[in-house]
Amino acid sequence: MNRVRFAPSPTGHLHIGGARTALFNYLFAKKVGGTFILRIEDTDEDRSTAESVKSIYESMRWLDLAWDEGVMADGTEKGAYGPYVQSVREAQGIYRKYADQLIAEGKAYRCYCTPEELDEVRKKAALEKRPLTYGGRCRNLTEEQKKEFEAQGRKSVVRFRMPDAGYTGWHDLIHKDVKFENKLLTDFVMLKTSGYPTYNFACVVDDHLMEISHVIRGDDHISNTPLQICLYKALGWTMPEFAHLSMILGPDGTRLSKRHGATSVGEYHKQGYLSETMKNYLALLGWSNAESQQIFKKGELEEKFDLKGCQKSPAIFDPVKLDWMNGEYIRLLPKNEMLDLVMPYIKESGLDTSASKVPLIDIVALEQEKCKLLSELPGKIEFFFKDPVYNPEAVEKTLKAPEVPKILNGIKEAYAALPEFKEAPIEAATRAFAKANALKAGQVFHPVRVALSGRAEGPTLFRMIEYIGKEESLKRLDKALTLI
RNA sequence: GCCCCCUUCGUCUAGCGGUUAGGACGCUGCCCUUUCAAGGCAGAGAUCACGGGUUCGAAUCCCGUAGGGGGCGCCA
Repeated sequence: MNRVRFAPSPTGHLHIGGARTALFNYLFAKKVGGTFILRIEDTDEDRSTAESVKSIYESMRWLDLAWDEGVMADGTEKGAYGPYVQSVREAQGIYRKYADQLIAEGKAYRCYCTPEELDEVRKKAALEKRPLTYGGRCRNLTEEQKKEFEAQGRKSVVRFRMPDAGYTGWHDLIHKDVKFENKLLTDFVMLKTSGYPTYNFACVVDDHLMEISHVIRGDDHISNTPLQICLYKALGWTMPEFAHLSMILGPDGTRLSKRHGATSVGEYHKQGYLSETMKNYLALLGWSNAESQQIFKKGELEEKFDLKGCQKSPAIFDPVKLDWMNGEYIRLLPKNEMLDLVMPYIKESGLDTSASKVPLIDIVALEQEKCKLLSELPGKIEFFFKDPVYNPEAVEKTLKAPEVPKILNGIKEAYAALPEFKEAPIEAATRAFAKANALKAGQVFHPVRVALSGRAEGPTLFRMIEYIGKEESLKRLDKALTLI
């Protein structure tokens, strides 16, 4: 049975990198018919917050990355391997039990070093230009020594006793064979003085207990993997397969961070990206199929995803390509879905569309194909609902020509005389006017557009005029004449 | 400093010993067009990081070097 997990630590919003990891785990599970598990790794007592958990759930839901096991949005747990929150598991003594077992077997030991003392060890190691391996100062304490430390009021952590010689390696599903020399690895902390487990320990215990078959995570965890493998061996457990995903970097080639703009999934949502875009784009960051396919229809990624297509080298996040892709997805949207999705942005813009006689869905559809972001739409259609803001450049360029007053007056008369103010008759009347006055079509169209909308670019002209309406159009033509 | 990982157009990538090194974003030009987009077509853009091997033949295999990234916490 294939079981994978996404195990975020709730110390902030879901980031792009985390979302990509979650997505790849999800896609892998879908592809092989496995189980996708969400586990909350809140063993950082200082930084974990309930709001972060909530925010992560929200982002996962927005991205439609449904998990089969774990804590559900309503707070209940689903699955037979729970609890799925590490702080809850800690309270049940799960980690302590295995730590005690390893201590009893001599594979782990209590260490009484203070943070200050460890600092000295690190400084010394740096000074002597040798790797920091902690050195196992407390590895072989006698009972008397332990009692003395305890009498001094020292607190202890539990450290894992690393093998002194040999190598620890594995066959990574993405990186192939990776190995580390044991003597260079440190006796890492398993339990903190607080009794809480550290990441490396909790992760192994839970992955084993939850019967995780494939650990798919960022390659910033490669150096943790040998430590974890040693733990699997010490506990006599079979280890899962490992697949380490390459990192996502910012446009300048450094690790993606706030300096590069939006980094959390929630921010992209707010800016007007579709969740389908995010999934598709993120999937292509470090993964591809043999056809270099760019756009994937709903459900297609789930079918085509394969760890074999994963890239070893880091990928730079390209906001320009993201925008292109979002435009592609927006154009694919049915009119009604577009309206639903863009509604929150219209509301937020403060645009009052209630007085319009034309259904909003039709006006939105007029500019849908031109949006790269949902948030751009309100600005594109606002002149339908309120007085146009005349763009000075457009006014200068197209309304200042000598023949314009004559044109706008003539068009006004022509429109006033129209019995039916619809796209086709408006176009006919406009073209007839141009012809009658020996003007090129464009010579008339452009000033009319600017006069009615205030700008040089916009929707298809005669439909636009129809939607503005007869009365309002005549009013705006008058207004425009005063600007010349 | 030590350890590990990585290296094909500006960017995301295909490639798995013999290709005119393919696609996508972006860029340039043309077409379409009332505008802006979209779309169509064409084009520029990669001596496959560099240096050695192996081989009849290397982007593809091996070894070095350089550059980039990650890790070296009682953070995950």
